[in-house]
Amino acid sequence: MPSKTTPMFEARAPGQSSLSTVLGLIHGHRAITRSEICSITGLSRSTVAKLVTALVDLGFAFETGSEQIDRVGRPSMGVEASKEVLAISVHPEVDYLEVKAVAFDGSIVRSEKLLYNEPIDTHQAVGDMVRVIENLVAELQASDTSYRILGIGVIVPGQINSSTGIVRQAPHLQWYEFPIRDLLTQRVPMPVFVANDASLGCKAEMAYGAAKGATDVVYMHGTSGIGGGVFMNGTELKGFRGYAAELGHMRISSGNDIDYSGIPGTLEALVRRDDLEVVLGLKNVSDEELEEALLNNRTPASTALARKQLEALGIATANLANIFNPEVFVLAGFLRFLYRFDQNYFHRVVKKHAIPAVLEGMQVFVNELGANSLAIGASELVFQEVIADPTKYGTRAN
Amino acid sequence: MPSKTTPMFEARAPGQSSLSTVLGLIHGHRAITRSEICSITGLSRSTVAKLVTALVDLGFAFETGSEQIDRVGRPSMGVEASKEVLAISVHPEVDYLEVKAVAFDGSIVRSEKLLYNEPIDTHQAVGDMVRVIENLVAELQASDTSYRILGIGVIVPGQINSSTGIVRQAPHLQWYEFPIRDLLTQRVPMPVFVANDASLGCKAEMAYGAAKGATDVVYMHGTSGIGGGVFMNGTELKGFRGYAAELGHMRISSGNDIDYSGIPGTLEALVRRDDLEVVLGLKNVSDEELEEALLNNRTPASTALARKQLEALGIATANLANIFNPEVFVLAGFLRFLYRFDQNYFHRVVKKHAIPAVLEGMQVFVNELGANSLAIGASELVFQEVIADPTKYGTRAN
DNA sequence: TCTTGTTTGTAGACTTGAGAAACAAACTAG
DNA sequence: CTAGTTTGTTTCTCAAGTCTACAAACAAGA
Repeated sequence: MPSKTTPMFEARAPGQSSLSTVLGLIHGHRAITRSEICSITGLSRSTVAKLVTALVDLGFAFETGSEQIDRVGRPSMGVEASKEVLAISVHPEVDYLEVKAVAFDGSIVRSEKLLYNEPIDTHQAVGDMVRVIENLVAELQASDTSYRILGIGVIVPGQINSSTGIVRQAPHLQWYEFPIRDLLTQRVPMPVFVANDASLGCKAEMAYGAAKGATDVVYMHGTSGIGGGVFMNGTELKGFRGYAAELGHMRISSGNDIDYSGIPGTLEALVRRDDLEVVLGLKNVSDEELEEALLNNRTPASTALARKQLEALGIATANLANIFNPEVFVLAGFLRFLYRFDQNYFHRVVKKHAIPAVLEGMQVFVNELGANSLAIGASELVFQEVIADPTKYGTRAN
Repeated sequence: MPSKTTPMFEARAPGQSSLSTVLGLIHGHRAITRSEICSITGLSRSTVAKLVTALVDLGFAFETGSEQIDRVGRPSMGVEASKEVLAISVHPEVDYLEVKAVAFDGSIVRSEKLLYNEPIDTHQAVGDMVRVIENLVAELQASDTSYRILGIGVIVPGQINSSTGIVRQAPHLQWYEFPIRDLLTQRVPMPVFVANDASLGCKAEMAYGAAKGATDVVYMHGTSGIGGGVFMNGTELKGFRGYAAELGHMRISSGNDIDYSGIPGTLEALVRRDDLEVVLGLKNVSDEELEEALLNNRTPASTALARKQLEALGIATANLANIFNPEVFVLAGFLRFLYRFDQNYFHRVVKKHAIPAVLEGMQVFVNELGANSLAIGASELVFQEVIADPTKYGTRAN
């Protein structure tokens, strides 16, 4: 047996510290009581007291008077996530750039949007991002509240290597091999994280939306293409290099239509938002308008197309159910109203193509969170890092 | 690309005690030195010393003299996994029942096989298992070595709910809703674990075989049907109810051929061992014979069929690559020689249907472990449990 | 052979995270 | 106003692991 040493181990303390656990709970619940922390974590009252005061000292939480009523016994003290600890979300799209400031308790503190008439190149994109971020930061620092901004989360509609922070390809933006993280880090004095839009949408729905409380979730997001996010056992499916969950490129038919990546017979080639617009006589309309038209102006042609797309979506869903056996399946973007067009038909298709056992207890939902979903997901990139090492990001280095 | 460190088995789950971590390392490496444990875990020499002596006291390991040569400095002491701590693997198949005793160091200590001429029902199956196990145990206890048998791992070619230990369906054995774990537990005084054969094969290949050191692995096993096992980030993909990784039922074509579960156009319906036997004029031959015939007696008909199957397999592989972005892809069972029939063709198909990024660095291997692969995987079910709580299963309750 | 430098094992003091017990505080229900 | 319940607080203790100093075992060179 070759007993070759494999050095360079991520040198972190063995095990998750309780400080992180408790901070994660406070962040997840936004507001929680000490006794709830005790019962959830199994820690003793004494330790919880120590940890909570430590987190308050670090500026991540504050204690509130007891709010509980109508219960026997001394009321437990409330702990709430700080509203002054912030993350900034940056969301570049084809026709706009949106930047938001998200607080540690999940609330949106500030929001700015820059509209574009024509596509912009990567160079201009970075410039705009920096400018808008700096504006926002200046605005926040000028306010009465003493905000602390801990990092930036960038939402990219495309393929990301999350460890290097390079956008491999974002076809709609025409970005290829674009090292967005490093370019931003050079010009903004904060840690920057980059992730795929669908992955962030999934994260947000799991934290505060349709998949709340679920640990095994498959999320599909339909915009121009179809993106996916998968969480299994509470952790994100990232794969070896971080490109996992490319669900839109799953081949489900022998057809020859190709998708954005030139692959034939895929889900993305069969379920297309553009086709829905065309059959309804629309062009470049918002999701709201498209939903309205699809659901309320049913024609034989639109019904036939929607059915065809629902069948493909159903087969894909069944495949993913067989593969992942998820607890919750979330449909977002235009898949949301494609599903609503004929839920029963969709479920019949799924049932036909999936093993009965994997459908037991599986629930299909549409996304619940609206416009702020991605921003919250992006803030989560930053906050999860903070939660993993609270002392590093706290006010008192101690 | 320099490979990252290989924590072998789940090196550090939250709340994982260092005792478990070190025991996992010893088990995974079979033999290791104290200083290697230090550098891998990041623990100090003093702690490692304490932990190792504790594990020796518990009977899981023994220390050997230093074997290292040609290196400056005091040689480090070796630690080896015990050869007396055993798990029993039980493998029922259509035409046989195989029971083996696997030691904590991965070696096979005993092996018994019962042949069947005709299929047996569940009742008889349990009876036979108990009988063979009891025989084996008696034999072991009669030997000079003082073996300690810690548990039983059952390998089932079908769908398992691993938490309840119920076989949902094993079509080839004709088992349906069969509570095998509870029935065995009632009659054998040891903890019993049940798992799917492909899952165990994957586990074994990751521990000692083709996927050694990899953390993100997709494994496909072709017997009568096609089973799958997936490990992501070092942990098994189980899904909500434990039915994940049913890879054979993935629909990849619009065809109408149905598979064992009645689902049309699936991988399992397109890639069939039976069809290969037929085209080669064989019937009920072993894998070795089929491999020999397929690779060496190539006819136009067999080539056409193999190509057709390879194309389906390639599409499925590409889908799974898009979904999981694995580091290693392992093909086992008859897929092993189907792949070898024309590797280049297979890779061309994969390349055509996968996103380029997910293929970067992805390696396709055939299984390396032979006959003992599943037994080792089954022993792992028991040993992982032991590793999770060493004091519970040690000789000295302390 | 002896010395030097390197790496590892060992023993004891120290640090830190967390639990246990005892008591005080704040509530409900009579 | 009392009894019972639940939570906060304080102090003591334990256990896991680190740190330091020193001894032991090796290679390489003088």
